[in-house]
Order: sequence, then structure tokens, then C-alpha cells
Amino acid sequence: MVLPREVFAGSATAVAPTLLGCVLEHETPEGLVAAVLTEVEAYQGEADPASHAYRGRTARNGVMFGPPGHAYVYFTYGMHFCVNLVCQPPGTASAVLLRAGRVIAGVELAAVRRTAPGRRLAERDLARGPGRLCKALGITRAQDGADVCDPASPLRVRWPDQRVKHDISQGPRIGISVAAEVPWRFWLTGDPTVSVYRPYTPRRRKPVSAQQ
DNA sequence: CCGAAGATTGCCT
DNA sequence: GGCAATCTTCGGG
Repeated sequence: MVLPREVFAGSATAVAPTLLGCVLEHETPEGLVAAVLTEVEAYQGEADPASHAYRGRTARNGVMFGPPGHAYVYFTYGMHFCVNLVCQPPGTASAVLLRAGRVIAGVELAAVRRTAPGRRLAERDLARGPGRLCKALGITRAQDGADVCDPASPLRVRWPDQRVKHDISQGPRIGISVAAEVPWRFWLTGDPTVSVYRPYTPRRRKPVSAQQ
């Protein structure tokens, strides 16, 4: 059963832990891939300097300002997609970044999407990281705005198959240069599919040509 | 317009 | 641990 939209009514920090253990499904012509969410991060819109909505609405982040329960997908580093689920009523730009999952259906298809030619890949790494999660599930900008609360949507989120008690840990978010001190990353304690923590490291600028 | 950075990943040493 | 890949988006001039 898909999550009711009310689940996304609260702030991202409130919604984020609720999403852990839930199942993200994406159905495409190639087949279905589903993953249990094991790691998420909350982004608090215009009040959060690390959020894409911090400087207001743009062409890219428009979905964040819309109704809750929809997917905000963005493209970054020239090659990766990341997917968020929008929280709170229209006008408030708050969202939860889906950082990692454990693939429980369509493992073979996910592996085909994720594995480079001549390489092998551990099953736990299929959706371990926000870019990898999107790659494994075939999520791109085409899914931006998708309603994950609609059972007929190719991209949706449903409750866990069975009620399993799990411990939740929380700590600082990954890969951001500002507001890195707030503990708005949540994950299933001890889960092997949770991505490894990397402190923020600024990228070296392109070397200046003919520098003297 | 143009420059610079980016909610990352994978491969190299 | 270091760094290149690759291109969209955004803000400043």
C-alpha cells in the first residue's frame, strides 16, 4: 500500500525517519526495481542554506514548492541524478533526499544498470548512495514531479511488507559546504547499504592554462 | 553572457 | 587518499 499523502504533511526532519524502511518502487518498460530506504536526509527549504530552495523558486526546484508527496529530481556533477520527496503544503519548499536503499526486487535489472562493462558489483552497493539509487531504479529528470502517493504512478513509495522494529541513527548531512553541523541525516543503524560518511571537500578548480 | 560550483562517483596510485 | 569526469544551473558583471 502506498503511503498516504498525510505522511508528507510535516516538516522534512519529521518525515525523514518515517521513510526509513519504506519501499521505493519504479516500474519502467524494462521492468520493476524496488528498494527499501535505508538512508535519508532532510532539507528545510528557504530556511536551510544547504537546500536548493534557499534562494527561492527556480526552474529547476519548482516541484519543491508544490504539493507534498511528489518527487523532486535534479541533475548534478554533469552525470548524476538525485531524488527527493516533497514535504509540507504548497508554498513551503521542504524535502527529503533519498540517499541509499537495499534492492529487494529487480536485482538483475538494477545490476545491469549499475555495472560497468568488465566489472563486478556487490549487491549491497546497488543503491548505496543517492546517485547510485537513481541509477539502479532508472530515475531521471523525466520523473521530476511524479506523484509517489498515487498507486498507479510508475514511481511510488509503499509501506514495508512487514512491521520490523529497527533502530534509527542520525548525524550530519553529507557533501554540503554549509549548515553541515545539523544532524539531519537519518539511517537504519548498522545497515550495510548505508553510504560511507565523507566530510565535505571542496573541488579543486580547473588548472589555469599558461599560468606563470 | 560567462565563470564557477555542485545534496557524487569511480578509478587511480 | 586524491582527483578527473561532465554539464546544468545560477548568480554576478
